[in-house]
Amino acid sequence: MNEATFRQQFQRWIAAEQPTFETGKGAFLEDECLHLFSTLALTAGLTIYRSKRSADTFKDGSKAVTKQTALGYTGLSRDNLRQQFGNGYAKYIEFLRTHNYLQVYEFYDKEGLISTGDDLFGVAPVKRNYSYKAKGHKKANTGSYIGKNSSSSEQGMPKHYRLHNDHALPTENGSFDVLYSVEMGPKYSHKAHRYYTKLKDQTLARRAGFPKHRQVLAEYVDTLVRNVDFEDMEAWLRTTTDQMQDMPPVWSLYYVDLLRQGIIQYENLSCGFGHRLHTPLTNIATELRRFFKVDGSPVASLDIRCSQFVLASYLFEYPEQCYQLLTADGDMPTATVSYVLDTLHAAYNADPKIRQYCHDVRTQDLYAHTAAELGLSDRGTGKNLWFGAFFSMPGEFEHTKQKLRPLYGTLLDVTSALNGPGEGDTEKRNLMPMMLQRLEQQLIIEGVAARLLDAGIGPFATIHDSIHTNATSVDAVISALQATYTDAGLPVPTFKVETEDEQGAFIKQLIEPAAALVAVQASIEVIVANP
DNA sequence: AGCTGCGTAATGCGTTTAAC
DNA sequence: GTTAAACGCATTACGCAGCT
Repeated sequence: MNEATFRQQFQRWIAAEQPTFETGKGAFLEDECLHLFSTLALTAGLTIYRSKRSADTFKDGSKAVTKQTALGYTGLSRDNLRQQFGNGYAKYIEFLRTHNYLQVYEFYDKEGLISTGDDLFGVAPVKRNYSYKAKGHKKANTGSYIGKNSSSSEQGMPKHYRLHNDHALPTENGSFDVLYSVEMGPKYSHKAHRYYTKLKDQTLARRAGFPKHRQVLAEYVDTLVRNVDFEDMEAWLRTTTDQMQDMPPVWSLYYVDLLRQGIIQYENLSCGFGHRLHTPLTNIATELRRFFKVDGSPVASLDIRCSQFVLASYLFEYPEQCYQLLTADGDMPTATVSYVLDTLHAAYNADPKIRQYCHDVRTQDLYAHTAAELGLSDRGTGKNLWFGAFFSMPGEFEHTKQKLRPLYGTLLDVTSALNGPGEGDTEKRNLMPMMLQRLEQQLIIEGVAARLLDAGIGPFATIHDSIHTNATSVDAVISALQATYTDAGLPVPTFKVETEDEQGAFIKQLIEPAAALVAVQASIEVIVANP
C-alpha cells in the first residue's frame, strides 16, 4: 500500500463523487480517511497499534485488539467503528469499498439461506461488514496511539497526532508503516466460530433450567429465524410504501439477517412478572413475521381477539377455574390469588355492568365496540383507551376511566385498586397485569403449546397470545386451543385465523365459539318460548 | 402493564500523557 | 518528579422504537 496512491485515489473519488462533507469539499479530511484506513488495516491484521494497553485482556479472556460486543464480533462493525471514530467517518467506507480496500458483503447470501435446522445455531457466520449509512455528523473525539508498538518504550506519535488534531503525517519513507492489506474472511470466521460456540454452550446451559416444553419452543424459534424468505422480504420492503415507522427497510433486512446468523440472539424463556416467553419472534415487526417460514410453506397465525380483556372477564366470572390455573406452578402465594379472585368475583356479583362487560368482551370486538359507543375515531383509539385504563392504579387515567364508567360501572375502580398499593404500602402491586399474563401463559404455553408438542406438531411459535405456524398445522392448533380452554372449564374465546394462499394473499377468518354459543342459547330460549 | 431492541450521553476507573 | 488532563473501555441511564 502506497500512501501516494491512496491519496490520489481519494482525491479522484472526491472529484468524481462530490460527496458532501461537513466542510463542503472534504479535502482536508483526506488525512482522516487515511488514518481510518490505517486503523482498519491494523485492526484486521491484529497488529498492535496501541501502547502498553495492548497487553490488556478483556473480561472474557481474549487478548485481541478487537473484541466481542453484544452485536457479535465487531472487528470492523459499525459499533466499533463509531466508537473509534465517530459517525462522521462512516462515509469513508464507501470510498474504501469502491477501491477494493474493503469488501462489503451483500445483506444476505442467497446460497446460505436454506438451513436444515439440525443445528440450533447453524453454521458460524462468515459474512461480515454490511454497508453503512452514516446517521450523525459528530466528529471523532477519540484516537489511537499510532506508531508505537506494544511494550515499547520508544516515543509514539505525539498526542497532537490524534484525530481531533492535525495528524496522520507520513513517515520518512513516504508511506505509513501501519498500512496493511485487509483480508477479512478466514480470520473473522475463525473468531466468530469460537465466539458462537461459547455462546451456544451458555445458551444451552441456561435453557436447561427451564421446563422442557419451553426449551423446545426456544429451539423452534432458532429454526424459524434461520428459515426466512429473504427474497420475498426484500421485495416486500422495496415495494411497500408505508415504511414501518422510521425504521428504514434496509435496516429490517439487516436486522433479520443478524438474527439468522445468530449475531443477535436473546431470549427470556420465562419472565418473572408474567411468565411470558420472549424471543426475537415476539419482538419483530408484525409485518415481517410472515417471512419467517416454518417449512417453506405459507405461514398462518392464530390470534385470540382482545385476549387480555377476555381473560379478565374469566377472572371476574370463573374464580375456581382461574384459581386452578394460577396456582398450578406454585409461583404465586395462594392467598394472593384468592384475594384477587374473591375481590373480582364479589364485584362481578354486585355490579350488573361488570357482567355486561364479561358478555361484551366475549361476543364482540371490545375495542371497536367501545370506540363506537364513545364516538372515538377508530378501533386503535379504543384499544389504547382500554390498555391505559385497565393497567392503571387509582389517580391514573382518571379521565379515561370516567368515560368508561357509564358503560362498565365499577369495573375499572376494582382493577385500579388491585393495581395500586395495598393498605399501608406504597408499592404498586400491578396485580391485574400479573394475573392476566400468568393466566395467559398458563393457557397458551402450558396448555396449547404443550398439547401441540405432545401431538408432535411443530415447529411453531407462541407470541404471547397468538400462535405462529404453517397452514397445515392450523387445524391442530385450533383443536389444541379449544381443548385447552374447555378442559380448564373456561369458554373458548373468539380468535382470528390468518392464512396466506399460494399467491401471497391473506385470508382472515374470525371464529366465534362464544357467539355461536350465545346463538344456540338464544335459539333454545326461542324454542322454549314457542313450544 | 410487561418484555425486548438500538442509540446516545454520562459516568467510573485505571492508565497514559503532556505540561509544569 | 509531580500533577492535571486525556484516554480506553466498561457500565449505566435514558428515551426512542417494537411486540403482546
